[in-house]
Amino acid sequence: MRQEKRERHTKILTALSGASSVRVAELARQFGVSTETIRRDFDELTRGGQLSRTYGGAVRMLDPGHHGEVERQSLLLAERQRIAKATVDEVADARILLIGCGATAVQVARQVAARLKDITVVTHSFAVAAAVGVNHLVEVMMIPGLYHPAKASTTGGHAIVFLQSLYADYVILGASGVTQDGPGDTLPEIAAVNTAMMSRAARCVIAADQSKFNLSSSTRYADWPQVSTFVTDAAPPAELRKTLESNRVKLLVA
Amino acid sequence: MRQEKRERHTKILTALSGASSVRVAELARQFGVSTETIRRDFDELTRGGQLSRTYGGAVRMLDPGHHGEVERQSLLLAERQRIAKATVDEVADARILLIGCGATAVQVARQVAARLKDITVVTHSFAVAAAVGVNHLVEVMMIPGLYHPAKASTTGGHAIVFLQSLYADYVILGASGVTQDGPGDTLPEIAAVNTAMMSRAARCVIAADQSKFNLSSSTRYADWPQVSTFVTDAAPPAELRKTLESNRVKLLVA
DNA sequence: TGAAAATTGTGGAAATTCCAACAATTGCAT
DNA sequence: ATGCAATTGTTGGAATTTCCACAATTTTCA
Repeated sequence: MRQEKRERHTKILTALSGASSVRVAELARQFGVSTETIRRDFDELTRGGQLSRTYGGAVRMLDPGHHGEVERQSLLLAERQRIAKATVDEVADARILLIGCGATAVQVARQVAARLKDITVVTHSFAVAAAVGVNHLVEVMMIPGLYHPAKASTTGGHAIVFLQSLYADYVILGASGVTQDGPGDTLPEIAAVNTAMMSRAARCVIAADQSKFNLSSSTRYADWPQVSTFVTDAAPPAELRKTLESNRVKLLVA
Repeated sequence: MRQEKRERHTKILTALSGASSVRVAELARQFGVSTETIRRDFDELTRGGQLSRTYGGAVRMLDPGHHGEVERQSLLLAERQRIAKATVDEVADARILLIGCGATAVQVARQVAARLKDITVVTHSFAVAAAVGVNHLVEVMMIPGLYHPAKASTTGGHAIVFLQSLYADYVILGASGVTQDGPGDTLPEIAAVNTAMMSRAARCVIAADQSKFNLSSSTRYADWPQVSTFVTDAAPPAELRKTLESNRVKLLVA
């Protein structure tokens, strides 16, 4: 009965898709074969790259393709990562950190998770919370509010009221547009939360790539005097740079 | 040095994101602690839903929405959908609706998005918020709190305090176990939020499939007298049914 | 500061797994 | 039918893990 082996193999794989791990003894009992047989099955499937052994059992092989997360975040990813690294350098001494929403903020969150510890991150972005959450040495506090589907973050009165009652060392915000008037967001609801965040942090770091320079179709959520640091990936236009200087905003080009 | 434990925990999780499995002895050697300590770490992380044990080691917990779980969920998907439909029928007149977390709750959320309007949904689950959020006629309110990676939902004191200040017509909760004592959840943090939710709603609907019957390895978050309706997909065992009756819990078998 | 609680280490017995060599069985081709 | 190759079972000892109770240490808090 050569067929029985194949059958066992598929049964093993099936069992493995229902549970995160299986045990030699368990399967031997279940299939009515000896543990050695199961062991040999495992060896074979391991050679075939379908599973990987553990002491006493086996687990599903992790897809070599899905290994690192699929970064389909377009060409700007490298720039955003550079910006994020520089941003986190800037706030490395924080104990309480406010982070806004947006693609850049998520990159910052990844950096925070990878490099910081003993810190509390407060955010209204689902993506940021999830990104920081992988590090269990970092406490992630979610801000309440109305769910905003387009941004997957919370907004509105509850969010703002909640923010009134806390303090942070830094706030890190992205922007959908950066002009001489200040950073802004296309969505007024988000802008309002950003403003509230800024009022609760000792220092404010704005992170935005060069594509945001002089995009004004947005609601300004802060004035430059309130901003401590502006992190970007290319030298800003002359007028903008001048404005930053005159408002004593620290400029970081990553 | 209490910090060292948390540090170990994250290191374990980190190691687990790089490899499909880790071993007790290996980590003990690597961290310079005894195997018993690692074992205890595993126990704790298991309780927290972060990993699952194997003989001699541990593997990453299949988080909801991931590969293996998807397959197992698809087996129960039809049942969950039936349960969800019946549940939403039951609460169709709600204006403010509390929804908990878990796979069943997400199905309920989908039904709510598909069929209800002019209603406010309050939840602490990211997945539920996202599911309901597709319908722009439904307001989704997110509960604040500490982010719980395993469940992708918020927990802790902030969540509970927030709940104290609101009122809802119904609360819909899933359960990881349903016994004669009442519904329960494996994670104490989640159970605490569920309890808080129940105290704020006029009526309480518990939705759980038959696989949850008489699973007691969990923290009970409510007593039957507090429950208005129990929705499931098969007739419960006799004793459980009797308990429901004597507590005047409406039983719906979808 | 002192007591209670939490964390970690230790030691030994019991259970489990691993490994390798060998025997038994089965399928299949000649 | 015979023989070969593949598959599976068995066995025994070595290695590993688990479990439990208890001690040592550290942390917390009144």
